[in-house]
Amino acid sequence: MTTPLTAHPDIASLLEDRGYRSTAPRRAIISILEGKQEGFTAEEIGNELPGVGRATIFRTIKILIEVGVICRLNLIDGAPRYSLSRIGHHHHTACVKCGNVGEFRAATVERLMRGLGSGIPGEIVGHRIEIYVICDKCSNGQEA
Amino acid sequence: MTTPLTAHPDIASLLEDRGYRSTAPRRAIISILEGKQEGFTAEEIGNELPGVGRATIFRTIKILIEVGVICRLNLIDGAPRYSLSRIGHHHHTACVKCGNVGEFRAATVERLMRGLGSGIPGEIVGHRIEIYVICDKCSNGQEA
DNA sequence: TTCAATTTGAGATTGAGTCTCATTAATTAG
DNA sequence: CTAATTAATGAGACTCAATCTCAAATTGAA
Repeated sequence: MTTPLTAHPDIASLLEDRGYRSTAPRRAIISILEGKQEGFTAEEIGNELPGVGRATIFRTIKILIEVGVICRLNLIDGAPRYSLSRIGHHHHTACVKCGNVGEFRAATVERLMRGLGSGIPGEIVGHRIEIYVICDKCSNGQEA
Repeated sequence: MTTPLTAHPDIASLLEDRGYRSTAPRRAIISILEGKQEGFTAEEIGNELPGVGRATIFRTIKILIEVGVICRLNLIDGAPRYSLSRIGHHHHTACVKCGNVGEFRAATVERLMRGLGSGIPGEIVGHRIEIYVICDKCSNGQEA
């Protein structure tokens, strides 16, 4: 019994269960992801894996989103960022200065969402909540 | 006393108050916007104004977001869309099939957001909520 | 008018992401 | 263990949203 680094004890076998092959590029991407404490960009992953093609980075990211291992969010200016899902259903905080991303989960949010349906036309199939903050690092250190 | 088409009786003077000049391209863009009942893309505006350069469309959109006349949101796949702000602070619904955008406001949402602060590190400076739906048109008509 | 400051359009450039397609790697069958 | 089948890869062209540059045109103020 190994200590899981994320909510997903073994991302690779998660993919295999879905019929995806376990390949060297995918394993490399996954192991980089597991070290990420904050949000990251696709480019960042690419830079750390010069041997892996851009298309493969994006293809793998897409698969990982599909299986729920990571998710995509937007900074306040719309810039995309990805983040490891450590907990099941959650939402994100993003610092408006440095772009660092965090996760949070609040039962109240979900309760609210369920209650909201009546006021909204159509069938609700999902939601996305981003909370923009000035993180402690940025408000103390006054860094870029 | 004219009938305002939006929450902003006169978008042009709103811009002038901020020191922006009233130019023909800006007036043209604004008058197109005022007719939009649903979300729109920058390209769409550009197509309706062949004489206006792309850069000007985007520059104007940026200004209008800054003064709060329109806002930018993302469809479920991340595709950008703009939408006129008819009511003050609000959030968006977006159909996952056709991409049509709607607005809603819910006091409960704001109350919740204020209460959420304690569980979140850093100073909250904003939030964005998108609710993804299958709109009535799409669930009835089964259209593309 | 006249003139400085702002805005514009054309087009090059960037950034994120997708697509194509020939080559390569992983499975499966034998 | 090898051959055949199928999926995945990398290179690079391409798309789409958006920004930048810069010379030319507009605007508003004097």
